[in-house]
Amino acid sequence: MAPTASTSTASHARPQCPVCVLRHRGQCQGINDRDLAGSAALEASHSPVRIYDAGEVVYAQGDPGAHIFNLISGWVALHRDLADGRRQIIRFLLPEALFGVEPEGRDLGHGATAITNASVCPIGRAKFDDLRHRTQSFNERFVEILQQDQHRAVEAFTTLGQGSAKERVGGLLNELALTAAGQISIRAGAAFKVPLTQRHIAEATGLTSIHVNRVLRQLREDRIVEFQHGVLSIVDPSKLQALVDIGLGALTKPQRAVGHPLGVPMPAPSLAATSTTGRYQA
Amino acid sequence: MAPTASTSTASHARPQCPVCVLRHRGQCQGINDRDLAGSAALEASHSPVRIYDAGEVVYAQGDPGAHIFNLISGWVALHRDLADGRRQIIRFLLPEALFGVEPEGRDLGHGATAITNASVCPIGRAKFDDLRHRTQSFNERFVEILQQDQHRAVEAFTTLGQGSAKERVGGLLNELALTAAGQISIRAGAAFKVPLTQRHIAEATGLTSIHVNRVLRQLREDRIVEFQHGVLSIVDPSKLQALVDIGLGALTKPQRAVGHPLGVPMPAPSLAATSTTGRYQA
DNA sequence: CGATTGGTTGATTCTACTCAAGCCCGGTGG
DNA sequence: CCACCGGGCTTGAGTAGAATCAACCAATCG
Repeated sequence: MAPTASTSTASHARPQCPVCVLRHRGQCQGINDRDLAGSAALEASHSPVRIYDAGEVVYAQGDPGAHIFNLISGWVALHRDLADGRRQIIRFLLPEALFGVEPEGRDLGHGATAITNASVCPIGRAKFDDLRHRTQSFNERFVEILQQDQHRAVEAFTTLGQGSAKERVGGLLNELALTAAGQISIRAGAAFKVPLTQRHIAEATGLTSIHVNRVLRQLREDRIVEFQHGVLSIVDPSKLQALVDIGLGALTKPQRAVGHPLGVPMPAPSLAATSTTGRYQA
Repeated sequence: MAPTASTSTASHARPQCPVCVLRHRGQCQGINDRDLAGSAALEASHSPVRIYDAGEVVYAQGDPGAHIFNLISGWVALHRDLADGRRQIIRFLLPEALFGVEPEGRDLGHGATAITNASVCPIGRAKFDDLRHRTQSFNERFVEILQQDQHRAVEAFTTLGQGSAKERVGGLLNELALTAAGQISIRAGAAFKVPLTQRHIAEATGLTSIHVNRVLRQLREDRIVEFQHGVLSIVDPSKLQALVDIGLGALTKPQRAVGHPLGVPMPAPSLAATSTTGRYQA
């Protein structure tokens, strides 16, 4: 069974929601925090779910970060726009993602736009923080998410800074497949609905959509990945891995903790670069 | 008085330390958390300060994240290395920076290398988390730092993805000056000791050191910034700002909360891009 | 003193961008 | 029903920005 992502239009998927715990009202349904189940405090923190059409803005860059959001269904892009029209897409969000977090008192440094029809669960920042203070496990979950975001950012940053066009596009597609599948590896031939345009990919990778087109063709001709008609198919997972994995000979690969840690920490060969100079490892 | 950064070799600077609160032993001195002052719990969490020579590795990519570090003196680079020798510098750390944070149970996705002689204050991850659980204000401080890191990452990511070579180098130098000065703006002619090589800049901006050299010359000839002989001088702050500020007409600029929020939240004009298509704003 | 590191410059190559055109498809309206 | 239109995709031709290759200089160091 090829894991086809739930991305039709406005699917009635009800993924787990790390923020909300209300079972009634037909809103958020998941309960990830035992301590909060049935909590009156949490119930009071809840706001009605918001629905967006594809292309609609969830929040704009520069808005005050009055709410934190949890994506219930659909895809959302986080992006930072420049005055002259350039846009950098920071990240594509799939259901269950938490977003709209900003440091105390600062306006949002990025915007969020629905890519498909989407529904999100908003919660006031003050209420959110209040909840965190009340419930340790909830706070820990939030901290964990922040730390994972940071980890992801380091990887993406490296790909963007050091990768060739092929590596960047390949890295993005790989990341998308992994996230959509919720797996740490992908079988050959696996296919996913990915509702992105070549332009989205361009804005996420810092390339021109025209060039993305050529790169996609190359990746197809190289029999690595295909992305056409809204469907992403992994032709050769090992080749894709090789393309992306220029990072570290063996480290940092088989781990992928989502929510709860999965793999056992490895011994790790430990690079030993003692000088800022020269090549760092062969 | 040009604020010259304390970066000679192993200066005996004693900046505030958000982690440690011990006053004795001549180690960390700052107390940023009232609730923890004199706390026996915190004292028990303290490990001896570690000293590194320039070029030494604080921790390697792939190491288990058993400790969190607080930079006491000197400069440190966080970086992610690729198997073929490429290196992306994620961030340059100045004293007071917290680093080595990784999601629960995962190995470090990046390494840390001392650029100058440096001293850091390590604290065991378990002890750190224990402290967070015990003391809310400490936990909040940590969350705030994570959020600020994330905010910074978004900006850096955008510059890397969308910026030209000049914008990237300019952006980095601007960021460095701002951080070194601890200010939100820089006076014309301000100069700072910046212990980086052109290669460091190259690895941070995703360029070749050769090209960085040319770009630095251009910036000098354009009378914007100069960086020579380890000294960074801001020739024309407004031109530098213009180079960097392609981001947003007016938003996201004058805010810069360090530790405690400084500026008042602004109303913010709020971009209104309602379509994923077309240019996003003029 | 030779060796190494960091910086500088020139010449050349190549990756990715720009400009330009054409195609396919779905929607809209005469 | 069909002409028209716009968005997304595709391809070609020319260009530019950054990388690569190759020296060379200055300072530091063992």
